[in-house]
Amino acid sequence: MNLTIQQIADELGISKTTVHRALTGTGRISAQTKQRVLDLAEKLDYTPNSIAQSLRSKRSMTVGLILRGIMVGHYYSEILAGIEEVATNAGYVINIACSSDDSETEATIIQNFCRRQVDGIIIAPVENSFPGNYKLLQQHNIPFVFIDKYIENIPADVVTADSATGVKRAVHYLHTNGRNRIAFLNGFERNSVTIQQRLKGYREQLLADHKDYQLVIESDYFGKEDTLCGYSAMCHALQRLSPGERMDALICVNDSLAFGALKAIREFGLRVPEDIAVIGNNNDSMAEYVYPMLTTLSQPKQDMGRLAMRLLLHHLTDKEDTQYGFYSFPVSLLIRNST
Amino acid sequence: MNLTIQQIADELGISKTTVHRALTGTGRISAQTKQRVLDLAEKLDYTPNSIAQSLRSKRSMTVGLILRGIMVGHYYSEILAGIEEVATNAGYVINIACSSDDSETEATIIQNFCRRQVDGIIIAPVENSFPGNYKLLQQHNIPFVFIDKYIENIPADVVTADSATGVKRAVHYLHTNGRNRIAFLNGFERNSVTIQQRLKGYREQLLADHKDYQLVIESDYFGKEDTLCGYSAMCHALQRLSPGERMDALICVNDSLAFGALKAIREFGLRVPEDIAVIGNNNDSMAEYVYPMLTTLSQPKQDMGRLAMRLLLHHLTDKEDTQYGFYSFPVSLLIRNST
DNA sequence: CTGTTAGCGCTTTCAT
DNA sequence: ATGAAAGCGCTAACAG
Repeated sequence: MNLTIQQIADELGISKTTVHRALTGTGRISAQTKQRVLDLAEKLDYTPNSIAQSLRSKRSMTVGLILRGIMVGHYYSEILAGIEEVATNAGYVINIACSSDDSETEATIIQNFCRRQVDGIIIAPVENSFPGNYKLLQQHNIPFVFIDKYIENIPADVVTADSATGVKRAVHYLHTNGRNRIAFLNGFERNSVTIQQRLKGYREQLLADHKDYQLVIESDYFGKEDTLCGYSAMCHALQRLSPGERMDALICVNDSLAFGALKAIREFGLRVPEDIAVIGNNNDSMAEYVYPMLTTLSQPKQDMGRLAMRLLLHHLTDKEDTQYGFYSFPVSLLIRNST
Repeated sequence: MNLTIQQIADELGISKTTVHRALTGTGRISAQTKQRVLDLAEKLDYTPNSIAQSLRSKRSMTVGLILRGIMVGHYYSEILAGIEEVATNAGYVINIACSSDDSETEATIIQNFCRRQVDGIIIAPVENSFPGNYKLLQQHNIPFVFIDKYIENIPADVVTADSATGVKRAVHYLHTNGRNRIAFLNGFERNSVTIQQRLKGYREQLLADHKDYQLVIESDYFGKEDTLCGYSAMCHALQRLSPGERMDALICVNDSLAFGALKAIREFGLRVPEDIAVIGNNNDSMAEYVYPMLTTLSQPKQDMGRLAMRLLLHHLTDKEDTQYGFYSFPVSLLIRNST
């Protein structure tokens, strides 16, 4: 059994209220009894039961984190690292759960987090997330912030990256460098806001630069691993396209897809960047170690995690504040050897 | 405010015990009142407060997970995925925390988890983990299992991989293929059991195969990123060694180091595998997408996570069982293009 | 079949 | 300066 303040009180022949005062340093108490309590607590290795504290205070000092998949391109690991850092420093613990890109699972997790009285939630929502989820959170008065992806028209902070501008920059850079046949490689995820934004950036810049080659490659591969997905889609595309129809540059919606595409291009006997220039998205920590090193669009993932947690902390402290912001981190083009 | 069974009871003019019975389906209750309760609960969106349940039942349905670093070679992401899967299915939630390879931090996390009454812990301990940590857990009657790394002579289940045998197999394979100058590349982490085992495997197989070339490269780079560490160590080694002294094969203690080494070798103007064959360790999900594709020693990381969680569940259910096992997953040599 | 009562461990009035 | 008592929301033993 675990040690309680009652037991310490009994041991010393005083009341548990006094013990509590000694331990927390609140209220008036004589220096002497205080010391006696502290000594005994130290000796017996007393640790307060935070479940009881939570029940009383109605604060669990826990935040829920809902990611779409733990291994998705390692992308979320870095966000997690940022969140973890800020949360720990503020005394919060993270409950991690994984929606596996499934809206039912996501809903279940949210209900579970409500039962568990998490103080707040950071969520990277699935594409077709139920709006009811967020109503529930509001009813329970649990603040939440969206990270990476978000659902429109829901009052909450959003931390994301300006993907559209990033992709535009990439397209324009390729055009400037004499590439006129730029294709766009999509993964199995197609409807999320960020993906839509990237596609939009691609199309708009094509228009702005007055180019007429446009090719969106969508994978028919139904696994969950982007790298495989990119590999398979690119293999098919290269086989399908005649040399005259073939792209001379490829923008991938994320780096994992790009890694797969790189492999497919190599196996097809084409060279990167000579025959096809490749640009990724997300700056995966591996992008620098593939061959050739991948040019990619980079967003400060760890900073995004940090900010999301800080915003959440703010709303945890100030529950009245119903001001929400849309924080779009700049995306920069990191030029390496694949272009 | 959150809805409680008391409020439902008041609303219906019955006692909260009856409400409780209706909700949980325990004890005798008339079908009619039961239905009335369920309907109202449904209508009002009642969700039980699991903090209160935990206080009562002394089970938090939470397990703590302590990793050394979230992004270390993506290694732990995969283990996490395995653990998450089993934990979720069993109704447990994961509290994740990160020791950042620091023993003080690790100790703090463990104390924190005790306060929070986690039901069990899965831990990948830091090299110089305090034995006191585990005494504390025993005092609190909190079962724990070691994953990947472990501390010797502590009664607990260990889930790890048979690294020594794996490395031996790699060395022997290289010898069989005519490589006689095999070097071993170590990262900044040097004292953990698994690293020691790999080094031991390397030395023993050299002996067994009667070879006298032996070279352990240790990085002088003090960052925390293995890839950079491998890159820097290998750059220095190649500069330092005369062509006559140079290795013709390299075994790296993990894949991240190998990725860095690959880059260094390429930049030095040498070819892989013609000049230097490279073998990694861990089968990082990226190993297949670097160029050339990395031959590596592979361990079933996700399965390891799953088993660890299952073992923990067992001890959670049967607190009396003080039998512990040492589960060493086989390591297989995955031959790709870097050898 | 339903209700009363007590208690998990901690905090917070309100007395003394 | 210290203590008694009530209560957070839920559960379980015991009565009726």
